[in-house]
Amino acid sequence: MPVQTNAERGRAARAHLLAAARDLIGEIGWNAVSTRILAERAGVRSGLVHYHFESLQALLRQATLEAMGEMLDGTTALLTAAENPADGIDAMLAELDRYTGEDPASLLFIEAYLAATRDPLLHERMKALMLDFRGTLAAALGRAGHPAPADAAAFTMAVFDGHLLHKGLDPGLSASRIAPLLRQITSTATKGARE
Amino acid sequence: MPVQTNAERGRAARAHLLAAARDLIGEIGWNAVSTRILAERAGVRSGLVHYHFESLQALLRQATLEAMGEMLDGTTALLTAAENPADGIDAMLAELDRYTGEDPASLLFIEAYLAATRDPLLHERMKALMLDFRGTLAAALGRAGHPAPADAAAFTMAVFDGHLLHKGLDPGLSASRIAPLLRQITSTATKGARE
DNA sequence: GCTATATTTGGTCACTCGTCCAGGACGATT
DNA sequence: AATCGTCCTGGACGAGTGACCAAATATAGC
Repeated sequence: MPVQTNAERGRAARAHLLAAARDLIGEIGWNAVSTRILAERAGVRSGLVHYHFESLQALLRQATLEAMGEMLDGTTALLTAAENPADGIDAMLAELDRYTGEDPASLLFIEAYLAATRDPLLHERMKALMLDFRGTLAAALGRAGHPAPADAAAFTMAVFDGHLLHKGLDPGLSASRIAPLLRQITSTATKGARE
Repeated sequence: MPVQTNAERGRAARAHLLAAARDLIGEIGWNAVSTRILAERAGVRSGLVHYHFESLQALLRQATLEAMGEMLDGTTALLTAAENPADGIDAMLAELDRYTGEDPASLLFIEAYLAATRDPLLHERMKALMLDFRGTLAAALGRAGHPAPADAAAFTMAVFDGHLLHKGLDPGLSASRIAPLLRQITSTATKGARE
């Protein structure tokens, strides 16, 4: 009666490596994550990296895409739970304020944008995730009667990531300062028709 | 009658190293720039790096700060040359469209934001540059009668950098798509009093 | 029990890294 | 011509790198 089956141990090691990658990319930077540092953080031996993953880059890529996917899923949930897109975006902004722009989670996403410019496969997958969410946001804005939902969606996403980028330099920035301005963009036609 | 004096050669080598750093940081990433790659690109021997600079990091830091300073100076000129801040921001957006989000110049700035989170001195200097420009922008908006110039300035800068970040993923993005939306933010009170 | 299969270990490989430095080269000064 | 200060060269140092693999270990199926 083994405490862990063979396959369970394997899955656990794999998961530990992916979790360690998520943290380390933000902490020390994409290019500074080595097989040995990664393995130490994950509590496994460095040789395991290339047993479970094709390459170090493949591991980092997968960890990044999983983190982005989960984050966008959560954000999508916030959006669809709100009565109208402007309120949904307010909820997203409140969530955004939990990131400081210097924590590993924030930096992971910025590192990912850079890594994507040098890794075609990561680029493709990230673009798909991003366009998917942008489409969801644009659809919500369109249903609410926004005159240019696609542009407003792209604009909103740029504001989010740009805000995060600047918050790393100036921690005094707060989502509450940009919320009223962004609402001007996203609720343009809300005072008009709703169905 | 030497073609180059000793000091002239020194200044040239120094300048070549700084210029090579500017390009390489964007091309291959901050952490991937090594003394040897840098020297080869600059056309000098690798030993020279530590003759002219205290460390590789110090070289990268200085190259980055010079590039950012020059860029912000040019942008400030665009802003002050315009009749009102909203027009100035339109001119800045037109300039922004010359960057693809994948060229070395764009990526240098994004790399710089990340490097600043791990290099206190770079952080301090970049923050000063950024706050200085934000102050200039806010002052212009305030003079034009904007009700919340500081917030609008921070918002505008986030839009710029966020747009650049997203353009790397989706080259289809164009500054012309966000210009009308941003104008909504920056020209709020323009229809009202002007002095 | 014994054999197949999956996972893990510990180490090797050739290579690149930042930093440092002794000594050579060269124009300027005396 | 000799000296001085600046600029540059080429290599050395220990440390760290991604990838790889034979051997060891642990579970699963017979």
